[in-house]
Amino acid sequence: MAKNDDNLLKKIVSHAKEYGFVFPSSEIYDGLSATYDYGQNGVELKNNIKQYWWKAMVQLNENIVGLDAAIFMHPTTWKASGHVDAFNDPLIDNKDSKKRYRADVLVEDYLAKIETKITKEVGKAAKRFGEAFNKNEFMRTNARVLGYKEKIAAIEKRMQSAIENQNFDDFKALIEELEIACPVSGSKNWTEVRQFNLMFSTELGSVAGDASTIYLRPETAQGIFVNYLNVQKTGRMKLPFGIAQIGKAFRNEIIARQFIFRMREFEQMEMQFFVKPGEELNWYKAWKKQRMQWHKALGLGNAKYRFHDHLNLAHYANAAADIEFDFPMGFKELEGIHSRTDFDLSAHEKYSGKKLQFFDPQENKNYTPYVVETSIGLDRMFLAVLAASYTEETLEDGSERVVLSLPPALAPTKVAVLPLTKKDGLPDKARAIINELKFDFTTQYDEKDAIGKRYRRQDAIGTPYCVTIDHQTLEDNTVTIRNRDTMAQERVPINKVRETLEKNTSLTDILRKINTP
RNA sequence: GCGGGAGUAGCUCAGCUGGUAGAGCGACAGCCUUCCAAGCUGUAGGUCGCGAGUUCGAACCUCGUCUCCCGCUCCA
Repeated sequence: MAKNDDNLLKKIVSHAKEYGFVFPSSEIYDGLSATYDYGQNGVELKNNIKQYWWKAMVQLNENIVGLDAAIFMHPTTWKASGHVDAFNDPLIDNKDSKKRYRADVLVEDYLAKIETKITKEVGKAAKRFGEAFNKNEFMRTNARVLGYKEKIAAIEKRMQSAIENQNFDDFKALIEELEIACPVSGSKNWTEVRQFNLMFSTELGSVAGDASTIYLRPETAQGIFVNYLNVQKTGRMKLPFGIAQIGKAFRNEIIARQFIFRMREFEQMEMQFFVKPGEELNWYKAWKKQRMQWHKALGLGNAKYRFHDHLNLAHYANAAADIEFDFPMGFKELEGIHSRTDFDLSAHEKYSGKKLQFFDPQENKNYTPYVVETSIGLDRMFLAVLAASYTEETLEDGSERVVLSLPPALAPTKVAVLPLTKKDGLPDKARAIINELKFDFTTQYDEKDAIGKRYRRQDAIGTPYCVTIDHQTLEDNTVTIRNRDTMAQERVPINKVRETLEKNTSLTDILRKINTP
């Protein structure tokens, strides 16, 4: 099964390239690692996905507004967000098992073991002393416990200083002195500790020397947080309210792979929802539900989605879950929903010295709002839609066709208008129809090759409808509409084409599904 | 980054023990007119990922490099 799925991903990659959805970036120069460009059909599909998200967020919710923040941000932003520290992971490899670890995690695991020893000492003592046992007293006075505590403190201090001073030789020395072994191989044969900065940096200011280092944003969220007050004040927003943003983010991943699933330059669709402290977990649950509905409303198959609740929470979160999608390479994260508490706003208050609070007229007091975040990878969503839609069909006559069963509302081209032949004025009639439809729908005209071949071409790029002009059209102004998925044809008056397209290729019906409170 | 595999036409691939490239599909132009890729004629497209070395001669051998795929890892 895994092997077939590998092939499936390969087929999707080939199809995406062959039909102008996704190209390797700068391909004529051999490409650039894990960077891809969206082609003529890809950009349409991507824009449609964006529109579906944007409408679901901003248009349907009167308390959610949009934002488009700059990619460059003040460097202090990333100190406040924790990215400067958290995105500088010191890594170390075990030469025998070939496993890679975060060096600080290895040490922290070691410290956890010592903590376990303390717990055991406490347990033993509790048994010994019975009811008279005073835990705090014991922790303060017991020699062994104090010894463990001192050791932990010393190790932590040394690790901190190694990280802060970028002294990786000492970091490695620490690991060796503690005789930390690889959990897999049991070996203590380590490489050097190396630093991987996951943020791209560049220089602001054209004169070298005068320039200051700035980063390409590693997430779009901070652009929302730093604008929280601007939006709240100028939009007269009251809690709870949300700010939505679609934009690029950049991470210098150690390894970026699996087509457009993990790229170094990627696009996020994020909505930060500001709520009253204490209500965040209710909103977290509500948004989990809401976001899942948004996905399922597309009709790619409910079984392709599942939740993954985080047990180990990031430093900024008090609840977190992923919506995972059944990609060709298995269930993987598509969207994250996080209850971020007031971590971000408080950090920005601290670093900027500005109050980022909300005056609650009911309670007659100020407080820093809590935040519930929904964050989806646009490129991942694109891959999910593409993968779920890619279908190889064997027809009744034994021939095969490849069809992209895209949700019609997301299809790059909504309708192809095809004259049955190139003669007898059929092309002119087809052009006339296109000239009417093109103001509202993406259209294509094709007169080359047999009609069946043209249908297949449209199938391959997911065009939901083909309108065919034949000789009868000239007589009674009727055309046939051919359905991509059923291949069935229906003869209708020309003026009915628009109605069919409006009804079946717009986002409206999908949006209605998710807007039922 | 480490280990394994692979780069030949838009796609899928063939190309023997080294003798300067082929197929199928696709694309384009025309003919035919027939509603589900299958007719006919013609055309375009590759310095075989890139660079160096060995050789009289390299798609093929050697080295380097880039990119992709799988695993480790990380995450949107």
